[in-house]
Amino acid sequence: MAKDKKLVSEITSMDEDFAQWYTDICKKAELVEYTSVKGCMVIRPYGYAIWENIQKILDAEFKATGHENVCMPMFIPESLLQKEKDHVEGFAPEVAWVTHGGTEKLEERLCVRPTSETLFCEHYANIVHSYRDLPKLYNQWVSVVRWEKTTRPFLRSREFLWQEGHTIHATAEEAVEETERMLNVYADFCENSLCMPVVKGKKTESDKFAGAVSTYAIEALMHDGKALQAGTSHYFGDGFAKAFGIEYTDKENKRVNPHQTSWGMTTRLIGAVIMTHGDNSGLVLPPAVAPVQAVIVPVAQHKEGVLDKANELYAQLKNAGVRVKLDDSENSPGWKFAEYEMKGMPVRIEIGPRDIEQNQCVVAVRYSGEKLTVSLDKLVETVNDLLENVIPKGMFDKALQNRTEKTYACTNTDEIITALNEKGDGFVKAMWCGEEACEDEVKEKTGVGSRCIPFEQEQLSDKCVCCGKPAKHMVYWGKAY
RNA sequence: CUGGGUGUGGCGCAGAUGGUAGCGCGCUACCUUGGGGUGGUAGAGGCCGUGGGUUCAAGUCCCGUCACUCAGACCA
Repeated sequence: MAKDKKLVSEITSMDEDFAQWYTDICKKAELVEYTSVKGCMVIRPYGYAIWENIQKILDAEFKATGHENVCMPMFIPESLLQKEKDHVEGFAPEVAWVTHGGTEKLEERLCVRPTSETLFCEHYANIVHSYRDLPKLYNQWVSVVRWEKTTRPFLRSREFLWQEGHTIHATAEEAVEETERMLNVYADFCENSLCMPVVKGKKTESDKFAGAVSTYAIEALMHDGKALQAGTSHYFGDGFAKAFGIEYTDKENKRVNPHQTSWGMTTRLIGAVIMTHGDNSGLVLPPAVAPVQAVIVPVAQHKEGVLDKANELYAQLKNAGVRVKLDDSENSPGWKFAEYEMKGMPVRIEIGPRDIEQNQCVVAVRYSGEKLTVSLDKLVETVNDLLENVIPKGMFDKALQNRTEKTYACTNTDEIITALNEKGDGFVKAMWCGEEACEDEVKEKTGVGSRCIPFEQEQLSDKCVCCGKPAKHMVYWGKAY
C-alpha cells in the first residue's frame, strides 16, 4: 500500500495509523457524525444509503428463503430476560435499563433489547400450539442497544441497526439445516455483494452465543490483519423452548418442545467494507451496495456542448439501471476527482471537449486506479461490465490476496509469536486439542484468540499447537475487532 | 472498566510566566478556472465542551462532569 499515490491530504495514511485512518474515512466520506451520547452516532445519508442497499439485497434473500418480517417491542421486562440462565448472564452486563415512566417509578424495570430472543420466545409460546403451526421463519430489521465500554463508529456502537432472524422448527434437524442455510446466505452476500472473502466455521464453546447449543460465524480479515466477525447464526436446540414453556402437540398427540435458531448481521458490515477495501484516498465501495455507482465529471463544462453531452451520458446510464450522478457544480474537476474517490464511488466518467471531438470519454476505476479511454458508443456496455463483473471480481481477488498473505500456518506457539512479529497481525491457522485451557493459554501467550473452527479443515499436524496432545480441529486464530 | 492523550468559529490548529482570542482551510459575494482539491478581491462567522472554585482579572490555575481518541481488559 505504501506505493499508492496519496491523492487526498485530508486523511491519515493507513500505514501510519490505521485506527485514525478508519475514523477519518467515517467522517470525511460523510458516513457518520457523532452525537453527545457516547457510542451513539448519526448515520448520515451517504452511510445510510449503503445500509439501505445492504438491507435490500439481504431482505430479498430472506424472503426468497421463506422468511417473513415482523417487529417486536423495544422493551423487555426484567423477569422475561431472566428466564434463560445463560442468556441473561451473557447480556446482563451490557443492557440499558428503563426505570421510570414519566415521573413514576416502574413496578418492574424494563431493559432496552440487546437482542430479541426472549421476546420471540414469549410470542412463540403464545402462537405455537400444533405441529401445523411450524415452522415460523421470522426476521426483523430494528436497532438494539448494548452498553459497550469501548465504542467505534460502525464496529461497536451502543445502539446499532441490524436484522435478527428467529425461527422455530418441529425438529432439531430442520433447525440445524436453517442455521446452516442462513450462514450460507450471509457468506454468499459477503463474497458476492461486498466482495469480501469470509471463513465459515463454528465458534468454540467459550465463544458461543449466550444460551446457544452452537454458534456459527463468518470471519473476515481486515486490512490491518485484525479479524472481524461479519455475521453469526445460532442453533438453540430446545433450550429456550423449555425455559420459556414453548410446546406443541405433534402428530402422535404428544406435547414436545420445538427447536430454534437465530441469526444476525449489523451495520458493522459497513465497517468491514471500509477496512477491507479502503485505501489512502478514502473509501472503496463494492458496486452492489454503492449509493452512486458511477459519477460523471464534466471537464471545461462551460464550453459549448460539454454539459449537453454529459447529460446525454447520464440519461443513457440511468436508463440502463446504473445508479449514476452527474456533478455539474462549480468545483474544479480535480476537486471532484478527490471528493468522489474519498466517497468510494466505483466508477468515474470524465468527459471534456477533447473527448467529445473523438467520441470518447475517460473511465476511471476506483479500486485499481486504472483509467480507460472508452468510445461513447460502448460506454453503457463498458460500465455495466465493470460494475457487474470486472470490479467485483477484482475487488474480491485483491481482498483475498491480502488475506492469503496474512494467513500463517503454525504448529507451536513460538511459531505464532514469530509469524505475528515478522509479518504483522493476521489469521493464524493451527491445530487444537479442544480444551478451553489451551485456548486461553494461546491467547495469553500470543495475543490471538480463537476465531472459529472452519468447515474446511486442513490437517496441519496431529498435535495441539499448545499442549502437544492429539489435535481435534484446525482453528483460525486472530486478534478481533 | 484501567492507564495515556485531547476538547478554542463548520474543519484543522496557535494562543510562555493569568489581562478578556488569532491563523489556514471552508463559507458568502463578485471575478477567474481545460483534465488531480484553479487563482484573486471583499466580507460574515468563535466567549474558548460543560458545571463549580481561586482571583481585581481565567481559554490559560484548581476540582467535578461529559464527549472524542489511543493501548489494554471485556465483548452473542
